[in-house]
Amino acid sequence: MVKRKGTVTISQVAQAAGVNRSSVSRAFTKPYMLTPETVARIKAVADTLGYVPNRTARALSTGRNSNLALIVPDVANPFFPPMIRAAQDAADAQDYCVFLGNSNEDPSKEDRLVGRFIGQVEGLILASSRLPEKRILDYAEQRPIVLINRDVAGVPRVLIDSSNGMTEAVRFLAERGHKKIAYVSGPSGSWSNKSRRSAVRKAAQQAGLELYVCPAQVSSFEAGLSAVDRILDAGTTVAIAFDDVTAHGILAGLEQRGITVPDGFSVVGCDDVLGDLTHPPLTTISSRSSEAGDLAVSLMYDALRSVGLKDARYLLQTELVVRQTTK
Amino acid sequence: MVKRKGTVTISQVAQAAGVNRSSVSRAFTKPYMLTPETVARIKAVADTLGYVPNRTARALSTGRNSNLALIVPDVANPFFPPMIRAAQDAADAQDYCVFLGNSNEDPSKEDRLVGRFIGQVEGLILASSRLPEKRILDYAEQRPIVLINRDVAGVPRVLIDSSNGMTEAVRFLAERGHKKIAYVSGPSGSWSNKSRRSAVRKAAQQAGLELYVCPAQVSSFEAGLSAVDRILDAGTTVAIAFDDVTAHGILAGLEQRGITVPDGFSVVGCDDVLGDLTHPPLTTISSRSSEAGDLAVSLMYDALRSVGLKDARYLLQTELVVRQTTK
DNA sequence: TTGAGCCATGCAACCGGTTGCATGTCAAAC
DNA sequence: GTTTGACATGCAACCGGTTGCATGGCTCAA
Repeated sequence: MVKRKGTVTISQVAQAAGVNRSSVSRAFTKPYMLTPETVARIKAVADTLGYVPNRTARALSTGRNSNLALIVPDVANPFFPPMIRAAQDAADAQDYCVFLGNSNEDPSKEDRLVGRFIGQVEGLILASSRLPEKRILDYAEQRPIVLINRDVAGVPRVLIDSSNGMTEAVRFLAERGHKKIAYVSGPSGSWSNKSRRSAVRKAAQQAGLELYVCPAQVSSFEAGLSAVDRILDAGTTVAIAFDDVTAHGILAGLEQRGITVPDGFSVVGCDDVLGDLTHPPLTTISSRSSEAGDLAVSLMYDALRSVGLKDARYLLQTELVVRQTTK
Repeated sequence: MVKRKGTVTISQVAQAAGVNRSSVSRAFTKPYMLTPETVARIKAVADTLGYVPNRTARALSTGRNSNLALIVPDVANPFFPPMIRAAQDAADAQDYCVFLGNSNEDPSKEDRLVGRFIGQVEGLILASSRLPEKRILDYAEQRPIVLINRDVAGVPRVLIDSSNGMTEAVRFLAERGHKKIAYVSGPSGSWSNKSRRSAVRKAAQQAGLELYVCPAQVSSFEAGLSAVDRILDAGTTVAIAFDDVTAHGILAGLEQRGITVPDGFSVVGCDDVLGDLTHPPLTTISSRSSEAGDLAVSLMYDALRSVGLKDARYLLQTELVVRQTTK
């Protein structure tokens, strides 16, 4: 047993206040059971001693630890930080602590993280999970799980539905006279990528546009960069990228080849994570990832209180944000 | 007590294997104390029952929980995600879990977070902490604390030393003929801001440049945006910003006024977090925040094993990265 | 054959809270 | 003045592990 100096326990407070440990416990968790004076006295003593209830001990006896885990594929991808922050804030409001895991897009690492977290949290939120469906369902039997941007029946999930944004983008491009467009794919295991790609495909068909799909690559920025040759060869005049980071890769690639945007080529991003921080400001599709984080946490609370259907499926709508990379 | 179905305890394994609970415990934590056959038998039984040691219970009795906390002022500030990721990876390598806290630049919220975490972690890493020095020292008595970009004697700390990068930048600008430069400040409680500002001040003096310091504002982007009028009024020809986000605010403000960069005005950022994702690519000062995260975690391990001096103070050097926003 | 010593395992206390039940006190009701 | 009951507080078990010490069986040497 590693003793830490300065750690005040419930027994010390009890002794100092001349009451039983249980009264101290109640003063903090069920004050209505005690006389207001007793509560006040105990709290005063606790305060001067600097007592803080030990969450670990509390968790052991109650089985509730007020911890949540949030696992994302890549913290450094600008799509996630706002989501993380929102989730954090929502958890904070209920006195919950959140573990953060970074799976690095690797299903086995994600699995390891879940295993490590699951024993010390009440529930897990998996963002853009790359885990096999069966695995998710297995874990969901042990602890409440909420998914973001992953669609598994029977597990509460929040989906940012880029389809209508994508559809809107394709229509917009068709109206502006583009005939041949490209879609530059994201990670192959990604639900978002599938959903975006198929929305583009369908909309392009409806609008009578020719579509070139550039297959998935490594990390987003490089994916965009290396896609440039192919989308130019394919004779397209505009590229819709899986996300904003990919779009920036494309912009960088175009710049290298001396092609100006939007005069020489148009680019549309997705997620609206870089705002108009860049020049020219990127035309993109909104995503409000922070709302997704917030909503996921509140779904988690529902699950923890066992209210709400297991099969909750929230779709967050998106829309085209026209800035200056399209013509 | 909330029971979770399917939770197997050490007692159940002990009973099924016909041994005492302590033997089961030893089979997992100190197998050398038992016969290899006993260990094998216990593990086999544990396996079929699906036993997983309860980390909470273990933590309570050993006082060690293999958890770390990392608190940052703002997850969404692009400076932090790479640091968070690196810290995460380093923790992961030692089977540690990390709690993430977002203080929102608010000292009292940061304090609350520390209080909430401190009971369930072995140590805390505070990045750009806004806590009063005394408070930090108090907490440091309860648990090992490692600071990033905050310089408190007696507490191990990792400092990204932007001074030489800043000095280099000022010299570079002087050589290019600038006479009057501006420094646009960051958060007032920030060690980084103090250190950057004083480096600029000293270097400007040495180079014989006139310096206008624009005081601290609200959030970074707006700070830059709203500083533009003043830095133009002050007659400067270049602004060095506290960080890249501020620099982007300045760029946006200049754009609004129809001033082109770098012909009409020059801008230098700091931290190099947006890389050359933007156009024109930003001249900035490197910072390698991920190294800071990694180093902080390894300092933490040192502290947990009680090796290394309490007063470790690591300086990470920086340098000017010239891109296209300066002339 | 017996005693010393080693080693595998068991026993029980402990970590720091929570909680069902027992107890004691005091006031209202009879 | 006694009974009843409500309410504040204490007692002790429990959560699920870990660990110092006790125990008992076995080996080996005298």
